[in-house]
Amino acid sequence: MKKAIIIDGNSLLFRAFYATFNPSAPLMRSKDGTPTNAIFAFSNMLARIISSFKGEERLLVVFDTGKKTFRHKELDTYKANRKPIEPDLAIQMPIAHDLLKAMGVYTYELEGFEGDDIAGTAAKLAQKEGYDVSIYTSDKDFLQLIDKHIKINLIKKGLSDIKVMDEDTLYQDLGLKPYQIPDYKGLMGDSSDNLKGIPGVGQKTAVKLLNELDNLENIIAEARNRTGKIYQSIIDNQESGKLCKHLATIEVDLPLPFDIDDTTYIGYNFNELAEFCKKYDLKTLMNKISQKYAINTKQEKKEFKFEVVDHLEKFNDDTIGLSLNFDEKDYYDGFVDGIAIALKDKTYYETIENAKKDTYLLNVLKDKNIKKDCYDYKAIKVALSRLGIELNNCDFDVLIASYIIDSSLNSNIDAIFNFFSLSLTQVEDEVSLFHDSSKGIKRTCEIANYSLNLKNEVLKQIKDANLFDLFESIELPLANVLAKMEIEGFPLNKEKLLEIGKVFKEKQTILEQKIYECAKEKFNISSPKQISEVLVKLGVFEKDKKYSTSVDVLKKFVHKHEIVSLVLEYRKYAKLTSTYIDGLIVHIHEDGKLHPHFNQAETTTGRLSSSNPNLQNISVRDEEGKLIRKAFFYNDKSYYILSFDYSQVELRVLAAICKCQKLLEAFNNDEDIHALTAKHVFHKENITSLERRKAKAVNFGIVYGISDWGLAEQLDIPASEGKEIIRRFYDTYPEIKDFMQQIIVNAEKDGYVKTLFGRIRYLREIHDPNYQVREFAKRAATNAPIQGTAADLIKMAMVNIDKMLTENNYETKLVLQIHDELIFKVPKNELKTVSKKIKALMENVYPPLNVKLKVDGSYAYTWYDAK
DNA sequence: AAAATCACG
DNA sequence: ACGTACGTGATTTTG
Repeated sequence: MKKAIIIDGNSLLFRAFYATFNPSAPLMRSKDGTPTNAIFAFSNMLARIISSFKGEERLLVVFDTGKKTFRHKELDTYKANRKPIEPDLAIQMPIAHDLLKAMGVYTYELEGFEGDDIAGTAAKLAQKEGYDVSIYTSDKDFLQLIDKHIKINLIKKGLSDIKVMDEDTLYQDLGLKPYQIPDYKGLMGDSSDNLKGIPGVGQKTAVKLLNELDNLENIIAEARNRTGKIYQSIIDNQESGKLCKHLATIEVDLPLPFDIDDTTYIGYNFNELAEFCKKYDLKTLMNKISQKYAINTKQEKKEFKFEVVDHLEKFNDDTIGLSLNFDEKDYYDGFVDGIAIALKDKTYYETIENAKKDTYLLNVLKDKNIKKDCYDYKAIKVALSRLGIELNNCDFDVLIASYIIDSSLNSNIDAIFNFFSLSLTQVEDEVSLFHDSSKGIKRTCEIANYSLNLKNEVLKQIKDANLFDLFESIELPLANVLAKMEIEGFPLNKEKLLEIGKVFKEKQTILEQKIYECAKEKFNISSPKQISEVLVKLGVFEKDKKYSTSVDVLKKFVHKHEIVSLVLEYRKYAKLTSTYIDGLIVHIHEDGKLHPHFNQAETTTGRLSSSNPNLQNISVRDEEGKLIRKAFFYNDKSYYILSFDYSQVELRVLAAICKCQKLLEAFNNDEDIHALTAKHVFHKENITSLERRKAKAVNFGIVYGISDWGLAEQLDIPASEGKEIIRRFYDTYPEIKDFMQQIIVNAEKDGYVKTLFGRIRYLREIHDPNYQVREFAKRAATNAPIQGTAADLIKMAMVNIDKMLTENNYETKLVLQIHDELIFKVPKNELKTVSKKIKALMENVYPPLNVKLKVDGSYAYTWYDAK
């Protein structure tokens, strides 16, 4: 089917600007100081869209003129509360028009109308002419345009976070049909357009009314026959409602001076676009946009210089850039094609076979006096280790540097080099990386060369942001520690695991049969949709109501029918077998071990994550699930599994950061912290176990940015009681309340928050016009310094412990990190001495910290028993 | 590819 | 009136 793409230019530029707007860092600018961040992000998005074209696509970008529209004439306060456009964005609007011209994209704007109206008219016209229409926007008003062949690509936070909306997804999300969107807005109003709507009607009520009565006019007519506050408000404010609906309605029959065929995308003028890129210092755009759409190409491409050699000649550089031609996702046991070494003036590439024989190169890699600059040192070290090649002394890692600068970046190699204004040669897919080796080799050489040459500039950026200590003393040494952990691995006994799994599978099968009997039919129990249908049939769920079938919800229905608890039990065993038996077994290597990845540049807060497999979420809370841990042990009984965990680090960190006297005192005296909170919140000396449980929930919840409703939900108590408990909590620990308020003020002012060690988390959504998004950012703002500081602390401990173990030539090895817990492989003869030292290093990881850190430890042959 | 679910801290 | 606890990864179903 013929395709037409329509882009809401204003909306996308707006998003592009804020997605790349970093309040603490200087805005991206061209040499002459013109801001270009929105252009950069906008052009990336366009390049992506154009690169996906197969030919003959129609492409239209619509704009608002910025002048008054017919809507202003009908309501003079229309959009009157909009903040004036950011000057740095306003400057970029005309530049965007130049960009589109250079890219050969058809644009249209019309005085008196908004981009919405042009897009709406063009979309309906295109559909009539037999096109499949995709509209890109972040404006939810557009949802009314959805039709059989019109889809809305809603752009969310980042520009790459797109949700495709059609009739079905709209109904799932809002419970409405497309034509009801204006009615919906008429009822609810829209604060961003300064439309009042009908006071008293919110989303829930609006959807309910529309489901019953279809449209605003019917609702107004019916309101006269009904009593109640809402209906009175509808009658009183019907004119406002009708006006809002009218204003929210997108015009779909403007006269357009062009045909859809006129918008066919033919291509861009290479020289014109190249000139544009040069003028605005957009280095990467030319590489991102598919060359097949270049017209009049007279490109003078600077070839990247590198040489394939069979051995390395002697050199005197004290630093080299380094990169491997391998599958970076499967670096533990994937194929390695070759290695690139970047020197000051030239980059060399050797096949891995040659490298293995190149004793000079091998010594260079091993040499602790030669610094290595690279992208993802850990992956390179692990991959080389498997080939028997030793690597030492990482001095700069582009991946980690980018993560330190902004932990919200996606850890995708192309995206990260783009972030530093460099683009890598693209290989079509992973297979061709090796088949089409010339491109793969070139790309690998680029990575080595760029890593070496980026160092000074990026380190300056890191120092300017006061992040150098964190980078140099924590993250870089940690990469080496993590590499060693991944190389070492963690044992998992296949036979034992299968033996445990057999029991789970038997129970699962029995439950499956029982459930079918209960339901009197066979169905897929793993399908939430089908479960829901069955529960409706059995009268557990009310018809026509939407339910989640998650544990929290199902738990509330166990008394209604025996099937509910059977389903819950089935789910438990299904999870255990799929994720922890079958899921783990495929990751066991020939050495009888798992070699999980410890991702160092993944989380926004500074924590690590684990994958392939994830060993940070092995069951422990459920007694049967915990049995899985019996399969983790060393066959050689001269080794123990030794585990140390920080007790309540996050609460201690919170107490330390906000200098909360009562809490600090309690922690320093080893008091029961939940009981203490309970005593204060419930105002009594002798508390019940229920009261302690409630206090524990608040203690936890507070770290997450608690709400009365959230606490109530968690504890299954009325919201009013949750509210009261929180009030009492803040009365008890007033410093915590002050801290929470202050951190949000900081986040609003700076656009970021910091941990005790300066790690930054940006919260760009803190000014988002959407209430939910904004509130979420506030909770994240209070949580990040706490979770992040705890992460910093354990990372420091890991580095110190590794140093102690290495310097003393202990055989003990760090093998796992689970956020507040470290797990070691320890030979019996070292157990006593090493345990003592590890515990001390963990507890005294950062002596200036004004709270006592408590560490508990235990050891056993199996992981199950070491707890 | 996204949503739903559930395992962990 | 709004909507609702932070941070992850793996598996399964579904559009």
